Amino acid sequence: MNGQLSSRQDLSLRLVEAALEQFGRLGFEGASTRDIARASGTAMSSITYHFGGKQGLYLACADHIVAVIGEMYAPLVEAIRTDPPRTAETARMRLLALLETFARFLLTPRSADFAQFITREQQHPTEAFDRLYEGVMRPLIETAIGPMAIARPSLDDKTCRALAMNLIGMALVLRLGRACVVRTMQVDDLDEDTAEMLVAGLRRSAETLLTEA
Amino acid sequence: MNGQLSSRQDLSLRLVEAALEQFGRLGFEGASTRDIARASGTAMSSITYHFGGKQGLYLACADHIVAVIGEMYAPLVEAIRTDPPRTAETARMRLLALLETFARFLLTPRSADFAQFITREQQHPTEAFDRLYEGVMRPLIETAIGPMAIARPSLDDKTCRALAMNLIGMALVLRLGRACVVRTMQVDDLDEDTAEMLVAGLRRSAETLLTEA
DNA sequence: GTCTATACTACGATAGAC
DNA sequence: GTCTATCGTAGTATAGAC
Repeated sequence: MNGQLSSRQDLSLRLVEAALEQFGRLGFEGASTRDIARASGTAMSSITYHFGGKQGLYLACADHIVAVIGEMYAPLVEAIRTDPPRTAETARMRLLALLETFARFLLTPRSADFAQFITREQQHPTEAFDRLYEGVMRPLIETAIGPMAIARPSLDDKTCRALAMNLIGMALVLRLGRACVVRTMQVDDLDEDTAEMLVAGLRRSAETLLTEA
Repeated sequence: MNGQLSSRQDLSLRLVEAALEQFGRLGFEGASTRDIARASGTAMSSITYHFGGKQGLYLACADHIVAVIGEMYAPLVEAIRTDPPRTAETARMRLLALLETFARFLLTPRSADFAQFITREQQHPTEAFDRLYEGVMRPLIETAIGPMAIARPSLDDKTCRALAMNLIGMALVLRLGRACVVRTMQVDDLDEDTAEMLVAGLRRSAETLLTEA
């Protein structure tokens, strides 16, 4: 930000990460700039200086999500773009890789703040949603639609898109319905074994749906 | 509540419905009891009188969700309990009916407040989540597990439960990823035709997953 | 660039009139 | 049972020191 290397993170980044946690958990109105500043070890007025105010910080959170998720998917998306799959089998493999990456991320604690932030925007989209959608969702989904049409050649475009939503939903529930998943799987928390079983189940279901009858 | 018939809704009910909207959109901390009272056409102190305070009103919202969803599912659950399916074909039909009811509800505007309220509780469960889970989620899921084991006899119990989460996720995304679904389907909003196509796609996917290879 | 101090608004809770 | 009035607290924004 200021071009100076620092042993600790930039204040801007610390503010954004603390903000994401608070905005995710409490919502825009519920989050307090005082608390966000305190969690970042700085004064509240730093938010005004760096982001112009609470709203600017909120939008910066959206941009942060775009950057982090974009980076996570860069290699997989790049692989599909430079070497588009030609057979149903390879298309399916690429798509399963995308979905599994998504599911594993959703099982990590880091995704909690992201998911809450994004879900709120999904119900009541603001400018932040446009940044999220154009920044990561659309690029990812449109990248996936091509291979899906190859894996399921009998489906028309709209049906393909509906199927994509099915697949995304199967992964999303791991995060958005987390407490319910934990209780339904009859465990105390999502330990390694349970997570692996859920990912394996998801993969099996997705594979079935991505294979022509 | 007071045993008196009234042409307009009880004040308690009006307060709960207004609260659900505000808690859903803004979260517990973000919602304002003043605004909730104003939206209900009453004074803020009515909340203290009827529910003891903001926290009591919040819990009353959870109970309201349990009551509404429970009523919606009563006939389907009752049918499964009194006449448990014996063949894979009938079990699948019963499950598809449950899922389609769920999906159609998630496509209605009413589900927006419910979904936001519940999703927040899923990430950071409080006493309200226990009421939601024990009140509707567990009864519904456990009712569905039986027929699922009949539709997919080769699956063990844990795999069955994981599959149930897959199916629920496919429906959930229609609400929780709504803005993304709209844009991905390349429409301006979720009109009747698009909704029908999404439900049909969901049904097809669910049917595939509930049929043994 | 980061701090402290402060102005102004809105919050939840409660007391007391009716 | 519902209202108005008020108290103490906490919110964002902003001005100005350093």
